[in-house]
Amino acid sequence: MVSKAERETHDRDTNLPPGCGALVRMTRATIKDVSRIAGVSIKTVSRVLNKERYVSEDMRKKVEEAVARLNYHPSLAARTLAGRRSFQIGLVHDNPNPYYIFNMQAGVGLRCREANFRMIIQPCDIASPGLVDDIGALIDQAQLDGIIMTPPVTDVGTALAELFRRKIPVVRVQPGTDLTATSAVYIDNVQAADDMTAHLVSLGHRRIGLVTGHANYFASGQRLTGYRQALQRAGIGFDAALVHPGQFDFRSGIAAAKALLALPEPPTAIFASSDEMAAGVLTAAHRMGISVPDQLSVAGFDDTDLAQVVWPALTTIRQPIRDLGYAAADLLLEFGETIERRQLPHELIVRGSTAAPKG
Amino acid sequence: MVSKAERETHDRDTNLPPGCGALVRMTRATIKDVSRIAGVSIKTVSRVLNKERYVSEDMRKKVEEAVARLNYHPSLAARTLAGRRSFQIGLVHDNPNPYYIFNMQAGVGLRCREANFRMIIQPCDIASPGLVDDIGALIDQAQLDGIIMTPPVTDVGTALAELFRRKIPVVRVQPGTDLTATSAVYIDNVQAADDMTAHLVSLGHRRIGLVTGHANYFASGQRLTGYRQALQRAGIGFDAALVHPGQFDFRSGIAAAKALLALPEPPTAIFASSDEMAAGVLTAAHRMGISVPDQLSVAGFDDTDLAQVVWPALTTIRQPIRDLGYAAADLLLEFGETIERRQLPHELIVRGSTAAPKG
DNA sequence: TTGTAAGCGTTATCAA
DNA sequence: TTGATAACGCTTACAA
Repeated sequence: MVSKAERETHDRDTNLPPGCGALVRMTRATIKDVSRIAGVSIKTVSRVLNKERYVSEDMRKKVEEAVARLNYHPSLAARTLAGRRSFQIGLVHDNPNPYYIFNMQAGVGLRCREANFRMIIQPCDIASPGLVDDIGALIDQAQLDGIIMTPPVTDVGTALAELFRRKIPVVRVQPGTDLTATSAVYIDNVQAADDMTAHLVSLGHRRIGLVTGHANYFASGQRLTGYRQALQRAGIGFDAALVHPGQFDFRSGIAAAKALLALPEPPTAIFASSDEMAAGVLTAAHRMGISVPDQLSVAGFDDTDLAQVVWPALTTIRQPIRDLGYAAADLLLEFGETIERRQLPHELIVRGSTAAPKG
Repeated sequence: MVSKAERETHDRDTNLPPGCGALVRMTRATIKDVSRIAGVSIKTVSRVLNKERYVSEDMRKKVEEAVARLNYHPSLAARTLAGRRSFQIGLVHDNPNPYYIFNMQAGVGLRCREANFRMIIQPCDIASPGLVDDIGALIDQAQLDGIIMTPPVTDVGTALAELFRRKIPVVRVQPGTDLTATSAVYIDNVQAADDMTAHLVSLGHRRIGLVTGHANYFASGQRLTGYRQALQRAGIGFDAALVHPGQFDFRSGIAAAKALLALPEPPTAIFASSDEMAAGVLTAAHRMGISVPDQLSVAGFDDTDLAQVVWPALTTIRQPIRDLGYAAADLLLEFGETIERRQLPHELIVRGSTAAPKG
């Protein structure tokens, strides 16, 4: 381990603004150093670094050796300033779901790594009046090469307009409005909810409760649509009493289940539009002495892989969040401003807990 | 010759009809534009932007007006290239826990926002031979002003040495080794585990099982220490059979609980070193027909706020992950290389589910 | 295929 | 308190 004595405290510039005065950098190898060591011109080094054509094997070798020897890494700041690209893309989100964000970041991050790009995370607040300015400032300051947005930011018209004005490549994940206005990646939410509802119907359920999602998310409405669609196809009449609003979170799942299970004619299955709400449904059922899955089947959207941790296991629609992130970054890096759409498959995961209705 | 920027500024100033702008290539306002509009020198604009001293009110006003009018945002790339700082710090982690990472990012991000800094997320793999190079490359390329590390990266000696070599300010969250080598933020894990164990003892439990955490994390050992410490103080002999290894995740919690509850003399309470494992303990107990909390009390560390979603509620030690992140960024921005340590309080949250042992 | 020179938009230095 | 000018490390256009 390195001793404390080896560490130097460096000068502090008293002129710096408060709050960040303590941070100062040191020098590193530059392209000039590399060119000198390799005995070639700066431009040749640049060519090798950027994998341009028309570089002889001889030169490339020399440069690569020098790069390795100096442990040289080009300055992103300089490349950004001089070139047309910043090698950075932004991920803008307003989503309180750690699992969603984590997996989205993992997917986007993976693709960025492959392309030697950097990902800038920008959490934001769609209710804030400064939203558009914040996004604009981010793009300006960092000179972003592109933007990825996740719901519900995807559907904020003013933000979208600002991005169009700046002519910056945009990829939206699961957009709800202006579907063809930008590149997009998505799963078919309607079909997914239809699949799950049809699955429950196939087990014999006729009274299927639905807990809808947060009103800010178009996915909520899409899932309701799929639910209705499957019911209709099965010849089951739509009963508005069986649809209860939720907000994607645990508490609202409890509340919704309580209400649904207290109906004169309670449902034999409840389909929650998120897994946190599904966990809430389980909790409510337990508190009411209703056993799952004997007396009640519970299904949900597996937004967050929570089903792994919740007892009893749920039957869920799995969304490939990480893959969505990867695909979004891929669209951005491969196609830029060209509008491209990519649909990813969802997955119906049937666990042992779903059962036919009793009685 | 009129520059593109000047033309663009001119167009804006002369209030061109909408539509004409589409033909003009979008260019951002520069510091030069601001200085021209404000009628001052570039350096004066720079002074205002950096809140340096020796700027008259008069000048400041003029500059601020021009900045607002042009919606000017300084180029980070240019600032980084010309100045000593990049206004960027890195957050390096190798942690598969979405909640932890999400909250850590939220805390660090909040403090960064306040200081107008940007946070670069760098996931990594502590088992990878390229770890040190990856971190080095990140610092070089982005010219980071500082680094925040979370466990278990905090305790990788080679990575630490590399950071020292580069003389870059480092703050570690909950480090396990070389505690005084860098700035650090942490909670007292030993005391936290002691608190929980003492709590269970105070309820009358004498046989308390412990599920330890992943071996990569020093916190695992610290929590074991606190457990032993509290037992010893209470005059309860340490029984190695009651300590079962886990890995912080759900599955290992199930396995550990199964083993512990199958003992000839099973524990009346199980203390899991993470909440995911505590959820696993609950699941195992249920599968074995052991009722919680009547026959078994379950406690855990609330690493991930999962207790909110798990029924029945657990008694937990709450760690302020978000606050740890905020504090880490604060240390970095305020003190830089000066070594500073900050301990945050943990919280014992007693929920209704913990009970005295039966029989 | 390689090299030269002119920026990119800021901050640092030094002079006024 | 202000301003002119030289860096900063790279890419781009153009020349050889």
